[in-house]
Amino acid sequence: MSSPAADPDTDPAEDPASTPEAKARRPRLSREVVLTAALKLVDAEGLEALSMRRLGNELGRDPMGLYRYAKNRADLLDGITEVVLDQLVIPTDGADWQQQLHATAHDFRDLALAHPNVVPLLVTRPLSTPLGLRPLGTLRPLENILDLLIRAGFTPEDALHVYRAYYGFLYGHILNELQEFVVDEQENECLLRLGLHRLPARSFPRLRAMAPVLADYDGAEELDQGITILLGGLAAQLHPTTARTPTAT
Amino acid sequence: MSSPAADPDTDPAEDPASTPEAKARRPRLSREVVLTAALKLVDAEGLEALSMRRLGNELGRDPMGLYRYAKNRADLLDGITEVVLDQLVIPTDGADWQQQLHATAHDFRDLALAHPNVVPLLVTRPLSTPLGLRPLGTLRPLENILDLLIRAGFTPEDALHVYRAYYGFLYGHILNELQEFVVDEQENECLLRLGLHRLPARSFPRLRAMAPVLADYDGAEELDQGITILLGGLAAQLHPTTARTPTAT
DNA sequence: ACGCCTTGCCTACAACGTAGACTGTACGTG
DNA sequence: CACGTACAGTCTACGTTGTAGGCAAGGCGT
Repeated sequence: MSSPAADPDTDPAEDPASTPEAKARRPRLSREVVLTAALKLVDAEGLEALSMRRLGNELGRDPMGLYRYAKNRADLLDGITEVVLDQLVIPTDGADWQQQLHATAHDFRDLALAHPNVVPLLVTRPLSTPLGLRPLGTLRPLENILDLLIRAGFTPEDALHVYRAYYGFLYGHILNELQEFVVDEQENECLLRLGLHRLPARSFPRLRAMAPVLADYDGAEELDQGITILLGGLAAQLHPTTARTPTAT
Repeated sequence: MSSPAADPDTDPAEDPASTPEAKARRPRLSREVVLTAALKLVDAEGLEALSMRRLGNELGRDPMGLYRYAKNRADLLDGITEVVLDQLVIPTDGADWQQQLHATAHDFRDLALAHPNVVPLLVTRPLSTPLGLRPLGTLRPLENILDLLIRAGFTPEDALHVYRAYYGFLYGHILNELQEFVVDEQENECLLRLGLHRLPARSFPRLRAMAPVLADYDGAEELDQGITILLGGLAAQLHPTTARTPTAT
């Protein structure tokens, strides 16, 4: 993590690049610098806070300058998703595929939890761009997982099926988990903490009764079980030629 | 290009409530009217097109008037998701739970395909509101599915697990399917249609080779298989007390 | 020396969300 | 009948947004 801008953190708002001192110190701009600054801002203050002007301010630059490195706001958003997804490494060696997919699922989850504000982008941006036109960084995971599966003995068609089920579940799980996230941590009265007290008891009995169970949610465990079931089922049904489901253990 | 005045209901844009004639014709406003108009607009032109001013224009009213029925733009978005989700009926009778979940999965999918532009809202809005404070219409599906599962013999804890896995997969599948949607239908050259020609062949061999398979995607089938595997696995693992997996009815 | 090209700053504009004050119509109450 | 109250709808205005276009300054090949 670089601290070149020496930000009096997130509050150089008072001093918008007017002093030449600040001007001298700031690093040369580049797409990467811009994008990571954007990511930092989104992580810290949410998607709403990310505007060209604000980001420019954060970098001590004129907002217009950013258009050299991202031709749009949309492009900027795409760039952010790319930066985040680049941090996801997917093994391409020939080890046990199920285990590898488990591992990357957890990696992905960690990534999502580390950047919860970016998750809406991850799931939303691809909806507005046809598959082939997406930023390459976004397609890397897809390519790598396909590769992994085909090496494991799946036909390309089956690999695609597995990928879809797997990635779909993964995305869905992340959304679910983030949705249930408890905002205010020290409120220990379950109903209150989740805001469930507001629900009419008559028409939401199940949900209200669920409060204590809802409160503790082991996301990793839940994700793991789901993936296990899914991959096991898929393997049994599609018979990859080489690798086998490790029957026990 | 259609003539702008083709449908006087949806295009009073030229004539912003100035003529008394138009004024007389327009129906009394209500939250529901506003929300369905908003939904219509989003369906037709996407989320970006939905602004207060634009919506007001569409309704032949002053934009400010809308704030009587939605106190925010955010509230308006929430309202839209509610309207859409209200169309999802979840059976609460005691029939076979797996079959019921299959059916509602397809209902949900149909709904999503009917309103693809709303899907980002469906997955995104809940992220910004703690569970208990969400619009009630949004929580109905959750409550109903829990009810269904508990009646089927699951303990509340297990019901929650099943719900999470099920709904997670469902959401994920929808996102996947919409992401792969092919924009331009009559282009029949696979690589071109998907835009894959742009990918560097060297670093994306799997994806490029996948073009013909990617092109035809039977979403319903894929969804069904996933759900089957998932529910089957969950049932085997959690043993609901009453209902059994029907080998045959 | 020149001219070019990249980089950055600035101004300007249309569109946005929304606060607040205002007008008109409907109606219960005297 | 007149009156006050309530509420639906309108208008104006402010601050903020994304971004087009023009202009200034520095590095570099010739």
